Amino acid sequence: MWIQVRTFDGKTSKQIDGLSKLTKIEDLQKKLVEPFDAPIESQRLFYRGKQLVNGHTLFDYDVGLNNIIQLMVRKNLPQENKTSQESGGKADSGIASDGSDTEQPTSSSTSSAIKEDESKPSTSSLQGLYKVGDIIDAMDLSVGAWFEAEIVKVTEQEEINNNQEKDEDKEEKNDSDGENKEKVKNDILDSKTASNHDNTTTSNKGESGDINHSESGSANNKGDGLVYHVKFEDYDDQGIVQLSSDYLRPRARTTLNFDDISVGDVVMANYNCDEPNERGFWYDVEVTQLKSSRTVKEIVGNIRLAPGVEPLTDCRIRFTDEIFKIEKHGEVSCDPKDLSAEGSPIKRLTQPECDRCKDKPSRKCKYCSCHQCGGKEEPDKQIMCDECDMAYHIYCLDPPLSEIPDVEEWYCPLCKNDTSAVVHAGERLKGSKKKSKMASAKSTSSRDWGKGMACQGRTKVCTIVPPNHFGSIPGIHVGQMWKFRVQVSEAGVHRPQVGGIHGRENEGAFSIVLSGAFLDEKDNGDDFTYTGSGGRDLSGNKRTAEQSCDQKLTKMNLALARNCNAPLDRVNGNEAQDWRGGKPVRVVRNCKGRKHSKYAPEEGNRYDGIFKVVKYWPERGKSGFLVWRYLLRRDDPEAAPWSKAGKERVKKLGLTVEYPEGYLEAMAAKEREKSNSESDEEKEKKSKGKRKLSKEDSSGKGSPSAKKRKQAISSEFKKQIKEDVENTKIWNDVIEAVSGGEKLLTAVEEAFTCICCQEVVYKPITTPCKHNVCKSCLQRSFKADVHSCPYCRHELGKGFDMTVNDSLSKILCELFPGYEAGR
DNA sequence: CCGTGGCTAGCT
DNA sequence: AGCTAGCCACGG
Repeated sequence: MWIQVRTFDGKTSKQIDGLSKLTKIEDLQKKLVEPFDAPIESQRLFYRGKQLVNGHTLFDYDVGLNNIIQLMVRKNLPQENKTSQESGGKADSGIASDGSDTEQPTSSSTSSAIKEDESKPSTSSLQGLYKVGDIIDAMDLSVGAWFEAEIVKVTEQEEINNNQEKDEDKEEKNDSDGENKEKVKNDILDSKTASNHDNTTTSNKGESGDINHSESGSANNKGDGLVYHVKFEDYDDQGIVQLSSDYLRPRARTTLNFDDISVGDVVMANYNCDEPNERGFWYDVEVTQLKSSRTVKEIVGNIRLAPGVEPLTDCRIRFTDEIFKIEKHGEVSCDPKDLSAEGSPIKRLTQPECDRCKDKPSRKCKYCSCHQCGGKEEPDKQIMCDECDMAYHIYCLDPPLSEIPDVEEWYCPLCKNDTSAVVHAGERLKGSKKKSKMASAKSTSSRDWGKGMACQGRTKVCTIVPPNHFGSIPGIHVGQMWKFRVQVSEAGVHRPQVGGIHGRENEGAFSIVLSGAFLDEKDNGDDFTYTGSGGRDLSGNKRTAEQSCDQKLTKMNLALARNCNAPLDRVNGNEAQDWRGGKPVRVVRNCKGRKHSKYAPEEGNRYDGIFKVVKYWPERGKSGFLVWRYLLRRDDPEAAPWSKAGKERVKKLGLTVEYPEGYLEAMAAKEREKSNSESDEEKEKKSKGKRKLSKEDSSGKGSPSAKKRKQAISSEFKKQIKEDVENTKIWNDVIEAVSGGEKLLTAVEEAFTCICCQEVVYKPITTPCKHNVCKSCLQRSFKADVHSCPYCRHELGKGFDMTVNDSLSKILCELFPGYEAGR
């Protein structure tokens, strides 16, 4: 298996090969040291809002093929000015420090001045930049974002033993069994805030704050030298975080007009690192670009993240009318009294706590409110499950409770039964019920798995047609090929990853795969016999077995029989008079059938088009047991891949076996690995053998390591293109792209994507300015009284003649059969 | 090389 | 939730 690892700033992304599902996090980290130049201690890995913790496997975190793991590399914080003299000297000599004043609320001169004052013993009341009760903004060091907070205490030194930590110590000592579990939980909560993935658990700020504090202890010792104990607003938790004045500043109160912002300014804006289109946290942003038109205002900038983390560059700020000025200490008041005189301080909007209901009070939500009724009323009568964190009205429970029970831990009905899933120290992350039932969890076998494609699971789902769709799939060509069954499933051609027939008992069969399992089947290309499934005893965790009983006309066998255009006969089968009238079946041939059929593809799986069931009947198979047989016959307008016309078409469209994304790279890496680990002698032997092999490769037959061959455009197709006189230039670009190695279909899709609907232009109108738009899209524009080209705003005029470009339309319909479906 | 068994995702 | 279906790679 391979995955992608991306740095937090999105700048570097690397494919990591040679993983299995059982690869441990620590082993993954080892593989990251070199490519990211990041020692293990500096790595923090996140996936789906969870921090990946040593001891667990990729499978535990549901990391799948080609998924993206985020890597945060913690750099050492830059060395601080060691003495106040040094910083004072700098200020005196008038040399500006690197950091501009706007980003650091404390200018170095003030801070040194205060330090000097302080050096005289003055313990009674600490004189710092802020005082207890001040309303400020404070940074959560794990995220680098600013949150509304209040100062509750000021001390000279960090207080190591605050109550919370004491409590935790106790817990850990008393409950050694729960220790690890708790640790994992804490880590995850921490990462949730840190990676900004989590939308709901903001209430755990206290805990994460503690961790921040311990992680960045050194960062706390600068600023004005005092330690501020800060309570974040909006957090139910009583967690107090200790911060230096560097991470505090007066509460933001001035919203900036777009016109008052210029490039180079540092302002505070809302941004969501994971979902840039969603609301997120409040960060400092260095504005790098401003775009303004009548309709759009765009701000692009570099987001400053946690200390020591590289900023995120070129981020588009979505909420451009909520830009705040960064207030400097001393220029404005932090006193709550003054602030209330100014009018209540502006409350900034952050991400809604609940992503499902967006915190709308009127909306019922079973995820942030009562999991039973969804109601938000009477929060004081809601009790939270200590396992799943879902809330329940005490009166919604069965049986209802009259009051909140006075117990240490409470589990909801859904979690309570499931004691088997409770995590014990050092065990799996979360005993998901499904996983606990899987063989790997129970059996003692230590079999590694997940390196290959057998058990990967899909990475995409076909949504252009429903799963019970009969007939061809828009955009899928006869002759299209995939290396693995899982890809055939992703394409929507044959959805089960395993299993020969896809269908429903009452509806019929949608697709089948011929994989040559039955030797007594006949394959003549345009028609073939097919055998039903079942009749095997698969007990004892077997995958396949000799036939040991009769097949029945149920399930998939029944489904396929229903495709036949004849009344159902469950005993004798039946034959269609008008066979073409039956329901269409998509047929895929697998290369395994090659032993017995010359129509099977050489490699992988090939879509051969639509077939119909001519007849079906029960028969004694080779095994002596009853099997159901089906006769299928081809009924597809597109030429069969083995016919002359079909072969030409395959060539023209450049159809070759498709591999999963990253597969070829992973295979190449594997090869390299192999040859590296071999001794020189062996290497030489192998390379001799390989040289031979590679000759075969270059002669063409789709070996995975073979390079993509350049595709020639057939003269017939060139002729067709020529007819589309209005788009000569675009077609020339396409030809160039194809000769540069791009696939024809991809190139055409790119060149003829409608700017309005972002799909291949349907019923294309070619404008005088030589742009192509869907007729319906252009009509919509005209309806809205906009009579210009959607691309370039060239005025077309109200009476513009919308004649479809037939030559182009014809070509596109041929290249993308069925693409008009649903338009 | 080939028997065996890890899995996923479909339907029921 | 359980059953079904091979896929395809692990490992002897």
